[in-house]
Amino acid sequence: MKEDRNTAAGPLVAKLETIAPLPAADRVVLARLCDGAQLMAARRNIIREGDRPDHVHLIVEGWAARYKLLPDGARQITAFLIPGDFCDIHVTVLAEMDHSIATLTKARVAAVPRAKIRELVERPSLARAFWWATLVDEAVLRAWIVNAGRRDAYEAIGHLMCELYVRLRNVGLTTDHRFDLPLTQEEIADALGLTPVHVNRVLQRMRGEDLITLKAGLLTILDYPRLESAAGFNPNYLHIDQDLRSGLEALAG
Amino acid sequence: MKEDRNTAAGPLVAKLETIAPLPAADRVVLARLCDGAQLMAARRNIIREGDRPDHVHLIVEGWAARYKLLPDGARQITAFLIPGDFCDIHVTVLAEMDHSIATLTKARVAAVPRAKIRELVERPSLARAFWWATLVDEAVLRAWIVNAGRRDAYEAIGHLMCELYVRLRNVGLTTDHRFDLPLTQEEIADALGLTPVHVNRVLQRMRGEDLITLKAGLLTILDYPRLESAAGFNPNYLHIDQDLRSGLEALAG
DNA sequence: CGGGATGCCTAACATATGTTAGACCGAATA
DNA sequence: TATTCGGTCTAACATATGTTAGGCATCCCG
Repeated sequence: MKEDRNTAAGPLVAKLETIAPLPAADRVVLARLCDGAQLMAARRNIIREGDRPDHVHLIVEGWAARYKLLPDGARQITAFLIPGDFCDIHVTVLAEMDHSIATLTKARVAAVPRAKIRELVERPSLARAFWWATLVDEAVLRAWIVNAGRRDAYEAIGHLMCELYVRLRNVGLTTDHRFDLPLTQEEIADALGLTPVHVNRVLQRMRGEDLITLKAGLLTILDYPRLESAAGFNPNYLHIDQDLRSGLEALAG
Repeated sequence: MKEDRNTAAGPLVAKLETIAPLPAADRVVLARLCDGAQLMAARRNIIREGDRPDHVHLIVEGWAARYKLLPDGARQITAFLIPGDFCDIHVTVLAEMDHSIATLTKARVAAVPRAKIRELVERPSLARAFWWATLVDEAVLRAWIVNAGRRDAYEAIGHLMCELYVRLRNVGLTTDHRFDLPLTQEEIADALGLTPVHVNRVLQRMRGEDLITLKAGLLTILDYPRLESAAGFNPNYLHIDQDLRSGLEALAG
C-alpha cells in the first residue's frame, strides 16, 4: 500500500508528499533525519520560551504541544504537534523562542542541527515543501483563532476533531474515521480557551447524539459528514491538492 | 532623522530594517515595489477566499484586514495589515486563498508579480528578511489565539493596543504613545471574538481609568506601562532585536 | 440645509461558559 | 489486595459576555 510505504519512510515524508511526490533522493535524506530520534517521557519540555536552541526538533512519534503561560498561570495551547511536524524551524531565523513546547505523550523527537536544515533547503523541492508546511501551520493558526473567537464550544471541539482527523490521515495514522487522540479534556480545553468541565459537557452531548465515540484515547467519528457540517469545517485551509484529497477520501472511506 | 529616512524609503523597508539594516541596493529595490501602488476605497476586497491570484499585494498606505466568514455570517478578523505588510505571499506556494482580505480604510496597495518576489528572494538578505516577517506574522497569530482563548475582554483589547502600538512604531507611524487607530468598535470585536457592545463597555472603562483616550480614530495611551501590565503584554513575540528595541524605546519616550 | 448613513453609546435582559467541589473509576504501583 | 493517582464525570451556583433595541451624535451628499 502507498500508505505503508509513506509511513515506513517516516511521517515527515508522508506529510510533505501530501502535496507532491518528492525525488527519491530527497526522501532518503528526510528519512535519515528521523534516525537519531531521542525517546522522551510524556509532559516534558522540549524547549522553553526564551531559549535559543541551536537544533531544530522534529516529532517522529507521539504528540507534543506549543503553549504559552499567562501571568495568572493559565495556559493556552497554540498548536498540537504530531509525527512529521517541526517544532521550531523558527530558530533558523529568530533569535529566541516566544513560546514553549512540551511532549504530551511519550514521544520520539529528533534534533536536527541548524546547519543541516540550511543544507536541506538548498534542494529546491525541499525548500518548497518546507515553505508549504509553514504556510499550512499558519493557516491552522488562523483556524484556531476562529475556533476560540467565533465558534461555540460544540463547534470548536468538532472543528478540532475534523482537523486532527485530516492531519493524522495525511501521515497515515488513521484507520477509517478512527484514530488515537491522546489528549486529556484539560488539554483540549487549553487549546480552545474552554474549561475542562465544559469540554466534558460537550463530549457527553456528542456521545449522546451518536456523533462520536471516545474511550481510552481512541476517537471514532461515527458520522463524519454530520460532524463536519456541525463544526463548519472546510479542509481547504490545510491545502491538500484537490486530486490527492479526493484520492485520500476514497482510501479512507 | 532615521525615522524619516525609513518612511521615505517606504514602510516595507522601515519594517524589515527593524531587525537589521539592509544593503542599500536592497532598499532601492524594495522602495520601487511601492511605486505602482493603486489607490483603493475603504471596505473593498483585495482578495477573496478561493481566489488564485498571480500577484502578491503589499499595503503601502492605510489599513486592511484578513478575515474569515462563518456559515452563520459571523466574521472573524485574523490579522490587521498596516503599511509594510504583505497580504498574501502565501500564493507563491499555495494554490488558493483560504481567507479573504479587505481594506478597512482608503488605502494604497501595490500588486507585485510572483516572479518579482522570486527574484527578490534570490538576494540572501531579503530572503532572510521575508522569512523573518512571515515568522513574526505567525507569532502574532499565536498571540491572538491567546487573546481570544484565555484573556478577558479588557486584557485582550489592551493587548491588541500594545501590539498595534509597537508595530506602528516600527514603521514610523506613532508619535509618543499616540497613533491613528481607524478601526470601528465592530472591527475590534471581530478581531477578538467579542461583541461591539462589549468592546464599547471596555473602552468606556479604560477611559474612566485614564488609561487611554480614543476619539475620532486617534488613540492615545495615557499610561503605557500600566496598559502593558494590565494586558500581560510582552513584546518578545514581535522579535525586534534587543538593542534596537531599547533604541526605539528611548526614541519614542 | 435637510436627510440618510454610519458609528457610538447605553439599558435591560438572556445565556453560554466558568467555578467549586466532590464522587467515581481504571491503571499503575507497592 | 490495598493504595495512589490521574483522569473523567456531575451538580449547583456564579458571571462575563451576548442580545435586542433604540437614542444620539457626526458627517457626508444632494
